[in-house]
Amino acid sequence: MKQASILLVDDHPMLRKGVAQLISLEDNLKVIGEVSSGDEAIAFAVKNMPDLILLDLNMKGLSGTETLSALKRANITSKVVIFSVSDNETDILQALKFNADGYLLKDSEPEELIEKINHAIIGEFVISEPLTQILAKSLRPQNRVSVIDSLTQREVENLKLIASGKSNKEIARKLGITEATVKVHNKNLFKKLGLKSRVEAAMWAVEHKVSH
Amino acid sequence: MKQASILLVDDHPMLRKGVAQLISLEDNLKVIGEVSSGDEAIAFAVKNMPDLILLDLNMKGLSGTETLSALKRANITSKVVIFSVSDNETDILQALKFNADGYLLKDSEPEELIEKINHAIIGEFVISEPLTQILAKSLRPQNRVSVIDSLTQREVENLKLIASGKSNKEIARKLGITEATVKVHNKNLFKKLGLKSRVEAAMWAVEHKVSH
DNA sequence: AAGCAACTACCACCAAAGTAGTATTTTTAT
DNA sequence: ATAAAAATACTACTTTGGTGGTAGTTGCTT
Repeated sequence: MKQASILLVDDHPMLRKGVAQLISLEDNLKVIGEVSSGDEAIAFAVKNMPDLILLDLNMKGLSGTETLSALKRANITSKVVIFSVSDNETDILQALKFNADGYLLKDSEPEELIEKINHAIIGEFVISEPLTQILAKSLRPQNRVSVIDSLTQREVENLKLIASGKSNKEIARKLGITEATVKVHNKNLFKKLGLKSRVEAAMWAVEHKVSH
Repeated sequence: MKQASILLVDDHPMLRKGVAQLISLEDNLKVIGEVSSGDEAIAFAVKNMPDLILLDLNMKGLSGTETLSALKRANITSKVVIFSVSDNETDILQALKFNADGYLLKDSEPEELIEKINHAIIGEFVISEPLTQILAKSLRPQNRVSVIDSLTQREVENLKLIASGKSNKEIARKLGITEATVKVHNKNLFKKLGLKSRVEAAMWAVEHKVSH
């Protein structure tokens, strides 16, 4: 029977042993390597091309994210699943940005871990249960408390239209006012938001998710 | 013992019955209402304020999303969990945008459903297992194959600087070339990307994640 | 060697954007 | 009822942006 090969990357030997032990109980999985740093991980991976790499985030030397990024840049087909204690939002988002194939928490139940590992090997993206909320949250519209409230309706309208690439003339036509008035609104909203140009305004709108 | 109250919103009576039956097996949950449209859902919710609303997406009349949006706009404390057959990405994203408290698939296992419902009631965001991948995917950087490859180095540089709000003069200074040359690059890149102005260029850069 | 793409530059022109100041009307808040 | 804020408009002016055409230089490809 074909076994899936796994590389463990973590600078805590005890933890590696624990995970290795757990995996050894499964006869379709096999730990073919254990390393304690990002550099070793990369070296091992290019040589042995494991099916899956379980990668700790917090390591001395190359950070987990850097390692992930390096692995993904190299021509490596191994799935790389982050295995971390951190449920920190930016860590997760970073990992995602670098195309991790999963993000599992170290305090997962053993059965869950094994199950998710199996899923990851067949190409599914896996993530620990408690993190789904964080993922979801980061997709949500920002809680707006901000300076946007200092803008008048018309100014917000103008801002949105600027961000949609409209010229002053087009905005004027759309709002049924003169171009002169549009300019007034622009000037005021630029001042309120501390912007120098409509391009900056457009970018501001994007950042603050103000758009049609 | 305190029971959590649930409102079912779905235009298929049979399905409602099935879910109601399932829920009735749990003694900490209680279905206090079943309705078949968004309007009824809103009316019921404001009057009886259930702890949880299970909301179908595909309904006649008010769509699920509209209902969700209306519920969230009203001063309603009920958790609203989408209960749908659709694993369509845009549906999920839309629901998220309107701050749904969860998104469950109708073909979930009964036990999973009950478990997730319980989690949702205590305020956790819940989502059916198979959808985590979709969530994750939508957070990832876009697969770039695109037109950006048709741009020259200089054009890309210009584009990035435009997107950072720089004027032509500033770009010229930064790149050590004349403003005239900057304009040439702009003109060419606008043409290649089919853009009318630097604002559109900035927005294009955002969409295609081309930035410094 | 000829050809091509990229980068540079300049000119001339016109359109668009932005600034300042003044002023009227409408809406909103006190 | 009165004051303040918002929306509208205009003039006049300066700066910035965008288009068209021409052209020289470099480096790579065939």
